[in-house]
Amino acid sequence: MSKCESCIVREFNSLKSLSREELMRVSACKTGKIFKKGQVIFEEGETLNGVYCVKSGVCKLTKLSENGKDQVVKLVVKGGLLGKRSLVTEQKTNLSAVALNDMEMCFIPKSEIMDDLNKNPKFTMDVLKTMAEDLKESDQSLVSMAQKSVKRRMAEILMYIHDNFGTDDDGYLSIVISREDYASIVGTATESAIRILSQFKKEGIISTKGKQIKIEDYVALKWME
Amino acid sequence: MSKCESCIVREFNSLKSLSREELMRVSACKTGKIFKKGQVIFEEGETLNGVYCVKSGVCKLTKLSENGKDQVVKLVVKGGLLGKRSLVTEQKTNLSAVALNDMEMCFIPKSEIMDDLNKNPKFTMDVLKTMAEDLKESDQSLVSMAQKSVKRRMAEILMYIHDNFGTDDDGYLSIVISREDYASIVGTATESAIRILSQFKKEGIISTKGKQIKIEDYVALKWME
DNA sequence: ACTAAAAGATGACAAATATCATATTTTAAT
DNA sequence: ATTAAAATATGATATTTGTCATCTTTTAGT
Repeated sequence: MSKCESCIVREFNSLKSLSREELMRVSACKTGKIFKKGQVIFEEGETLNGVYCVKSGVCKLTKLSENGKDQVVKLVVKGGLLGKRSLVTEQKTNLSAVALNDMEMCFIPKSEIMDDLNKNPKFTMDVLKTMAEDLKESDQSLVSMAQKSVKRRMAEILMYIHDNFGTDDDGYLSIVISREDYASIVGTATESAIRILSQFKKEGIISTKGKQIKIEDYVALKWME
Repeated sequence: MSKCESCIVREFNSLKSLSREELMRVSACKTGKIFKKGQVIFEEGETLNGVYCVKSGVCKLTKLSENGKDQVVKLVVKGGLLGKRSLVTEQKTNLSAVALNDMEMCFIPKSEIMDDLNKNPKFTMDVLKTMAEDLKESDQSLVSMAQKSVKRRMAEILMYIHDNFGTDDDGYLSIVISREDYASIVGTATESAIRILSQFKKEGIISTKGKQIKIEDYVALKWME
């Protein structure tokens, strides 16, 4: 297993603010974990005793609603840190994490990283900034949910995935998820999600190959009422 | 104007983590501000050059949606700190703040408090914890918006206000806001908000006196489908 | 106290979305 | 390669919510 000091993923998250010495200490105690597609990384209400650093793959953070449906709150890819909030507040996690495809992760025990959080102000500030950014995003999503149509939200998530996670060589969105997941992200019934994607396809705004989606007309998504 | 060191409000927010010396320094440079009901404290996109500490009154934090409607993201009362996120990220504010009734606030310039944020780990950790809590709440709201009916959300906001901000001696919710604001909180049309509150009234779940609302049957709200 | 303006209330109708049923296609396991 | 299970697709219909119009009540300013 590679060392944190030389791990490129770290550049994408708060761990970049740790000193060389701190990183070596973290590296020494971290453990590598592999999760298969569909596997649960942790579940709402669990006590986490560390954080996960995503090396490859994608996972969804979800929260169970009282109606029994899961709502996707955030998608996390390479560089993401899972369990930050629980680490900071020392509460049980309020979200579940499920792998959307095969994932490689590093697990860093709480005991080790907690010290850094308390003693390295640069690290703390960086975690704080990330959290502030998460909050901004969450508020933004809240407004979308409250004020925009399902169609508009679907257009936005397609653009979001396109802009943040990119496409493969053929132009297909590099994150491939089920219609059910799309429904769970935009907060609608699976049938409605399917219907809207079908409609986009008919209108030539997207095209599909199996579960893969390619955006054919980004501008149409952008200007969709 | 009273001094921060002896201000009771501070106990409710992160300022409690400042040392006596730091507090005195903050106290020396803070300015008192009064806002009248309806007055804008700051607007989305503004550069804030400090944070506001709420001494009395209530304000709403809102975000403008593309459809032209404001969405209330959070209600802030005594002890709340406005502008935390902007302080941390050094970005323009992503929310607007509007007084819902007459408010007394203290304004603390960024220059002064920024130092503490960088140098007092206890303070930084406290701000971080508050932010983590805000994030949890925001995610929670997101799920409500996405998965629950307008009626259910209305029931929840009534309970939320009851539980978090309390009632006056006659049992009326101590926060008094317009139906339009209720609509903007639950993310619906004003008419729908009015209709639902009327329905609650008919069913004896709430009673009203002018704009004041009293919860008559908390359990009914709790179990509302 | 009077009056204009704002807020609240309600009906009628339109639009968006959910639900249920069922058919088809794709995926994954043997 | 075959087949069962899962995912996708689509129609019919019900439910929820939004919009527009109009009326009544409350609030705030002179």
